[in-house]
Amino acid sequence: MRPTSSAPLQGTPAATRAANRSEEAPTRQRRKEARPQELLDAALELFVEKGFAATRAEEVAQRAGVSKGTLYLYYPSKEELFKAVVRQNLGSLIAEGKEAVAQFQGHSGDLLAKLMQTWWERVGNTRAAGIHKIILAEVRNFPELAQFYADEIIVPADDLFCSAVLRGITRGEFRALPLHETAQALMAPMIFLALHQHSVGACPVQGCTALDPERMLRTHLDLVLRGLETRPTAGQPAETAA
Amino acid sequence: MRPTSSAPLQGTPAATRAANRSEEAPTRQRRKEARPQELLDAALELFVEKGFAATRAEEVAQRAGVSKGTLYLYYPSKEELFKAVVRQNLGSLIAEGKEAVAQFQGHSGDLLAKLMQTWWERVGNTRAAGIHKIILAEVRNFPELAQFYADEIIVPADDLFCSAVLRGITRGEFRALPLHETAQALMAPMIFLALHQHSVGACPVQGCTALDPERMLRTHLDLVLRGLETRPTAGQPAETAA
Amino acid sequence: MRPTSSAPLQGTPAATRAANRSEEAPTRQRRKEARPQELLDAALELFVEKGFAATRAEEVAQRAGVSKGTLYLYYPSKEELFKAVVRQNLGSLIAEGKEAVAQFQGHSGDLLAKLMQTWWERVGNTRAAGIHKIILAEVRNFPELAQFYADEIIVPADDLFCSAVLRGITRGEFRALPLHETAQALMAPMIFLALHQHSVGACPVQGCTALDPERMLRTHLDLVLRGLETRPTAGQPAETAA
Amino acid sequence: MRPTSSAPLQGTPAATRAANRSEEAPTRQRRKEARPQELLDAALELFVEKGFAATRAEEVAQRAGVSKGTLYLYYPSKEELFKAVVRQNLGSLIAEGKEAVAQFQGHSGDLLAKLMQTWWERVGNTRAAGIHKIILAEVRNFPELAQFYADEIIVPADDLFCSAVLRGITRGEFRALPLHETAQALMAPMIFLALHQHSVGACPVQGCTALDPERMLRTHLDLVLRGLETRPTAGQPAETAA
DNA sequence: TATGAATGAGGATTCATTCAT
DNA sequence: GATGAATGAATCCTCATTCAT
Repeated sequence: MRPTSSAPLQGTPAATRAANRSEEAPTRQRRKEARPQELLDAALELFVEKGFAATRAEEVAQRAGVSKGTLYLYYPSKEELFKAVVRQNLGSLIAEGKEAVAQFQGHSGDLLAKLMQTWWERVGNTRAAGIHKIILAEVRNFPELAQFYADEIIVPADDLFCSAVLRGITRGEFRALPLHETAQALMAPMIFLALHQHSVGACPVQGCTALDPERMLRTHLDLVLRGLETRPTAGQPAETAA
Repeated sequence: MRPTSSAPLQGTPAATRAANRSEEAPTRQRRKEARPQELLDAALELFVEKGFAATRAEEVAQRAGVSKGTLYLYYPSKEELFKAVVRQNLGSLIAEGKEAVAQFQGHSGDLLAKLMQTWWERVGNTRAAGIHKIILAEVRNFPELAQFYADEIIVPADDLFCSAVLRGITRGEFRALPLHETAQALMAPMIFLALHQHSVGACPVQGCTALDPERMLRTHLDLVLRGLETRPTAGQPAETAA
Repeated sequence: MRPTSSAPLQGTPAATRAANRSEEAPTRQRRKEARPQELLDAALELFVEKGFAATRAEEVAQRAGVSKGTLYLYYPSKEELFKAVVRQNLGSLIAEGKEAVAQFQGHSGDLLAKLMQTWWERVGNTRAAGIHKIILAEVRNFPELAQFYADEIIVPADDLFCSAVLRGITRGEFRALPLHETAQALMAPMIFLALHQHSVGACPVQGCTALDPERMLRTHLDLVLRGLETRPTAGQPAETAA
Repeated sequence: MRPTSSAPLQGTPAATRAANRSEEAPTRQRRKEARPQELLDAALELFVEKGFAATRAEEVAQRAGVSKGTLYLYYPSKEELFKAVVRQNLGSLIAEGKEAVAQFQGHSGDLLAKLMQTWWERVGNTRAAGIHKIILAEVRNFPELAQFYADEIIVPADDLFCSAVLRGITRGEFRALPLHETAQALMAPMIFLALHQHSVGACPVQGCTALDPERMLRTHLDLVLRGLETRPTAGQPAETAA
């Protein structure tokens, strides 16, 4: 089992038992064990495509190949389903990131670069990036999701990046910059790009030239990482990236 | 205060406001003229707050102080209402921007700075910024809106910024950079910030430190404008902002 | 003034006064006097085209070139407007028919033929025929109209035809047939044809061969009139047209 | 009584009816199978009574003893529901008629008489006859229904009758008459009668003597069938029924 | 467990009628 | 008289969720 698919998903005893078996389960059994994952996959796809409110529970079930009722067997409500999707796709990554920061040896610039690249590969360049779109658009209509997301994603992610920046500052590799603003500055353009690709960028509209993500990313990385540097030289000193 | 955006009214009999004016126009008449603006204001507020799909037509009417039916007297559908909101809040600004570019005398960096500051004052720092959120989140569910927005906003806005960048390059003030990507790079962080303020930033969540927009903007402007410069000096030369 | 346009139309003082004038009225005055007629014309057209319930009051007003409010100035409700339309288009004709029967000299077969031809020219072949469609379709939804129509049209029309048939029988020109059934048998095919022309016959549907009304009528007349004859000869006796 | 037309139920729990059956099929299942028929029955009743546009979907559901939502589970729109009603009540009959014509042995006059009597028993004298009223009155407002009805009813029905008439002519039993007009002449009075019974005839109006359908029909049949005959004898020959 | 039938609150839009000007 | 702005009841259809089987 991949670490990313770990998520215990409350209300899903199937997953739990799955751990105790290896191979021998009959097909039907295996299907049953795979259910939660299939549902999460279907849900991610649809949520990202249409948003949370506009996604019909039945459609999720259908795409996962089960009946409407079955969906509710695994997740007590659409909202809980969404939370599970978030946890699986973003939560696990943050955990990994924490690990990475803790064990990392080397220059903090490389650490940040690694974190950001990982994010891009595992989220930004993935359907999972669409979760940001959903949150952005719908938190205000679902206050409970707002708190959930703040607690489980925003705060931990911010912590993660701040800790990396702080590490750099502490080790004298980065200028002393405001942590939160810097973290934000690092991620904003990446997220924005991801966002774009899941909205207007995904629409078959005429007359809009598409963007080249890779190119933009390279530029951005180059820019901000350089901005972070403590430049002993420097004509116009610091303050840059805050 | 612009006269059109006045009335907060709510079921207020016409007579009430009529008294405040020296104008002798018949009350009914004045109301009629004010309606569209009142409706647009209410609609902007609600659309930004809840999104397009989640905003009920009746609620817009109510907030504008009229009945459901009246809304449909002025706008034939929720979709058209939304378009009107977009045109008023973004369309007009782009037109102004075109004018500004055409008449501008001076360094292109200042031109860009002016454009961006104007955008921030009139859109980014305004409810109107929420329109981006709506588009981002809902275009895929409303294909007609997608095309409308591409035609009336994205393309013109892109043109506008590209023309300013091109001006700088032509006049030797900017490095030769890819136009679209640069335009995007200029706006992305600003838009992202605006976006954020209308979503998670607007939620009463515990544990999230709010961002300081002004500070972020200053940094961003400083950063990108410097990145655009042709630095004849420069240890590490160009390529930076592309 | 044509006798058919006589209808006093309650609630229409304009018409009343109109009688007292000859020519001198200024344009505006004349318009005012023409209003009721213009409204009735517009109403007939639309009612016939779309039915009673599906016709919007505003559309009637528009087609008559006045505002919605004005319509209600002349007719207190859509229902009253409809009644006025019926009276003008069918009521007057029945009155004329009564007159015709009373004064007719000659064979009753010719009298019937004349009545039926007049009906066809003045109703069946006219938009007015559509009124039957409306009644047929909507009386059950508008009980008040049902009674109105029975009182002002059905009963008088039935009386009219029965009286003509009775005249024939009394004068020994027709066989002794049941009056009502005969009257019905006389009119049914004509009305059905008229009906058809205002519904499926008016639809731009592919694959339906249109009917030739004149031809059908001729046949029908020939048929039923012969059936009414007292045939002193006769192999297979009477009973035919009852 | 056909089992399908049974249930008048109204919110009746499944258990009630289940008790009456010896069948052991699970209650839910049986209900599911019965639903479409119950809905069609309710729909036919209401459509005939009030017309298509004036019938509320919810009312149909109610009369079938289910909720609004359930109706839409079986028929995706009111229009489709109507089509289903038409197909069941008229479409099937036409198919049967085709069969009858194909297999019939004997005089074509008898064939026609049989067709018409069947129509009267299964449609004309039934609620189903009201469908004609609906079509007559509302096709112009529902163009899609117009085409549907032309394709699935008018054309096939016309074909059916024309083929019977043609059979008679070919076999020398009927005079050579124009097919379409003859078919029309055959059916028109019957349909008109049926129409009448579903409109004015169904209204509790005072002063209107009701018609005796059976009597009218007998007369009509006698009339037209005789009119079709090739009478080698005949004083005034043909032309009669065209 | 799994199913899918059933529910009913919810929301966009229409239109007869009123009434201030 | 005339106008047309305003109203709000009415109706179609959707979809999250429940629950009998």
